Amino acid sequence: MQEIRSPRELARERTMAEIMRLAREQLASHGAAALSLRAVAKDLGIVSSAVYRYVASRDELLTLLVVEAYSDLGDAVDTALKRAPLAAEKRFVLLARAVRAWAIAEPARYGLLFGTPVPGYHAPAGQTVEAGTRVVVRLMGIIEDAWNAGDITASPTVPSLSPGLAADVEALRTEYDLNSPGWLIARGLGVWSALFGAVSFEVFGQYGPNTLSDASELFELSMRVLAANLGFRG
Amino acid sequence: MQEIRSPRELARERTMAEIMRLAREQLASHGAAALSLRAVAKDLGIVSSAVYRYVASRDELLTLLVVEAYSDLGDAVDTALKRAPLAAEKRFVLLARAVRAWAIAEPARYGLLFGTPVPGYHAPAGQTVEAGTRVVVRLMGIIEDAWNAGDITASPTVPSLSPGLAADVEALRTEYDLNSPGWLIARGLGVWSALFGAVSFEVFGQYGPNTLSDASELFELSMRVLAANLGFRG
DNA sequence: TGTACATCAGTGAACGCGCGTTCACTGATGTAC
DNA sequence: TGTACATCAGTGAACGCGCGTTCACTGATGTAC
Repeated sequence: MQEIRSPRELARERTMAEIMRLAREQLASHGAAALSLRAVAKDLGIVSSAVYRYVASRDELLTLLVVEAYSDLGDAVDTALKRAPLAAEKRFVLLARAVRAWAIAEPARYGLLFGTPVPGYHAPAGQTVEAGTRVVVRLMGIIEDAWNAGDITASPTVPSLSPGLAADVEALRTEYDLNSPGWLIARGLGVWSALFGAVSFEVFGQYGPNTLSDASELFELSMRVLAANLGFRG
Repeated sequence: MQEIRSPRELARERTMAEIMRLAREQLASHGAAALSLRAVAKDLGIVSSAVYRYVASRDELLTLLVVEAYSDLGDAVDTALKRAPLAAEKRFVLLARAVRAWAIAEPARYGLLFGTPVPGYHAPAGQTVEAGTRVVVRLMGIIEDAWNAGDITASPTVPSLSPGLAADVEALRTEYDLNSPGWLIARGLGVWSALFGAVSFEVFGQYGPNTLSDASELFELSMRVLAANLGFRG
């Protein structure tokens, strides 16, 4: 079943990879809103109309960048968890660190995924949802494993869910075949947004200038607090 | 000391207010990166060069929008806390709800403040920092009052701070004249970013389509969890 | 192996559009005597 | 109150620039016989 790729196909793949690389560079230097096919073509040393041999439109290129970024982030998280120890808290912290490290290394692509939506662009759900849910699926997996192993202490406070939220969470339990109780899944969603809030504040500079000399220390503390919110047993 | 404003001054103020209003509209419809002085001029029914009588450059207009947005958000929070009951947890939840409500009502302006930084634009610290810190100052005020009133239970877990973070927090204690212990201030910073993470996920659509039928219920739950992180006594 | 044809990457011109900013100007409004 | 002058909002042309997308084309590479 090994496809033999002709020289022409190989050249096409190389050019396509170059287009993506140059688009990522543009994203970093000028932002998603200013991503321009003409500029990509110029960087590639090609006439502007030629990029249409590779990409149908500017929006399609944006979608490719979104999917690629979600995939790279997902890969980074998967790699971090690959040889992870079994303790749930440790696994959660490894996941969180991987997200933060990727975001700091790739601020523009992180911003494309988790910042202000690009005006006038709507990611086609069919192509982006699967890649976009990899991190939260991993997070839920960690929670699920801990729950099934009996490593989660039910929190004494706030375990009850309002009816609408209970229904939403029930739908997630079915869709992802989860065994964890609703209150835990709901807390997982809250921890998910809190994790990305911490990363976004740091990457987008929201803490303000000169507030934190080493943001990683606050991040570590916050992640431990979030892990405690999930009731992970040491 | 009442300044008498001449008709000309009044007209100038009205025009300036119109420019801001139209700029806000453009922000909402096309995003910060696409904010254009020419388009503002056209909407105002004026020749493009005329806006330079009111605003020195596109960047200055962006700065005005940033400062105005921070101010409006700060006002919304202040209003919510004005007649607030004294219990710290309740005050925290009121603050959080005010942030969320403002963000949902003004997603474009929220994105300008808390989303991807506008490429090529750097807000001048002198003009934006004071307005930009109003919410966190309020949050710290709530924490401070609770601490001073003895309404905070020291958390049994994770109270120790790493050295760098301890120094950062000490600087904040001095600058804002805080009495609360370092671990509490650090947790306050974590709660701050978590709050905005929850709001950003909702406003930017990060929970994904069809995940939550009523995001406010998850928000309420998450805020109660965050309040518990601060050790507020019921 | 050689030839005829098909595929396809890249060209170059054009479409209609928008941008920030400068500059000399007009003409109405405001001010000082 | 009337006049001369200063202030200032708004004009219109221009600068040099960039954008996405279409279209007929050239010429090299690949394929079928």
